[in-house]
Amino acid sequence: MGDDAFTDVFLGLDLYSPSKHKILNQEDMDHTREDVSVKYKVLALEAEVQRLYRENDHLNAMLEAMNNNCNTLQAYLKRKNPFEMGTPTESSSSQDFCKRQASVPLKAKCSQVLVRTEGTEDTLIVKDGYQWRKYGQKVTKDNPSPRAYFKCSSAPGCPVKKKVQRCVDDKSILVATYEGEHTHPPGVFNSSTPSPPSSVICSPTTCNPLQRTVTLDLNLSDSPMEVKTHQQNEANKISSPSNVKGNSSHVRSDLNHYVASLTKDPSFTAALAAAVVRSLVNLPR
DNA sequence: CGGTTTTGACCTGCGC
DNA sequence: GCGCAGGTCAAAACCG
Repeated sequence: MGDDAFTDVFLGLDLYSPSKHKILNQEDMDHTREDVSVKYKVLALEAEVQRLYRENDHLNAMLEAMNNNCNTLQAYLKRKNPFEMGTPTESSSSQDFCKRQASVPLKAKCSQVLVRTEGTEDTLIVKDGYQWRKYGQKVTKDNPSPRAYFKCSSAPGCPVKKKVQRCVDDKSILVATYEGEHTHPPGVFNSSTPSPPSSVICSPTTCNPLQRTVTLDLNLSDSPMEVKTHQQNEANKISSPSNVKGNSSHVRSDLNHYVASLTKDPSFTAALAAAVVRSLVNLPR
């Protein structure tokens, strides 16, 4: 953002109002400077949002190109060596990738969910709507952060397991790997907890990391793991790579619709205000 | 008191 | 067969 934007803000603040013939006193001037500062920062954030939209479009285009290249390569390899590629519906490269990543049987469905947490937190708990019982923790070779092992305890006999470990590159990101499928809807179904929790992030999916990985940034709330509004679901729909296959205009249309719904929602406005305040507090002076 | 977490021991698969 | 690493078990501790 350039000086023009700042000038616009400055001019819009009515420092001296001839119609009222009132010259602002020192206290008024102090308040006005604060207003200018806040509005300037708001404009900066808006410009940043626009920049991120453009960057998102660019990344979507890159992702689509990569997806096309991947499909082309798969088709080429299949033509070249049809017996080793297997059928399109099984033993796919995505499953191989998943097997390499998590060393799980091909039969078990698996998915990876990335959850951003506050940097200060060292917990390995990912609230996803199910109840989990931790049965082990291990430090792995390639990551100094311990990996925690959980079994689903929401319903008896549910075979789903998950592993949670901090991302080696960004410790504020938790990588949760789910294995298997729940035999029950989200929530806890025993007598002691009659109502299921509302914090469903997403359901486990199959294991193509390109198409199914969902990254969640839950930092906009004071309780970062509990933000589960419809806006986030909409955000997931838009940011999920599985939804970027459509053309760019369609994505932009979705974005505009999403932005419009966000700006009308008072709870989102409050969360955004909280995030802005936090970012301002962290700004160097 | 029952469920959950912690943590060291044990099991299993894989590469050499 | 051996060593290593990941995954699981189970007893003790903890907690509401």
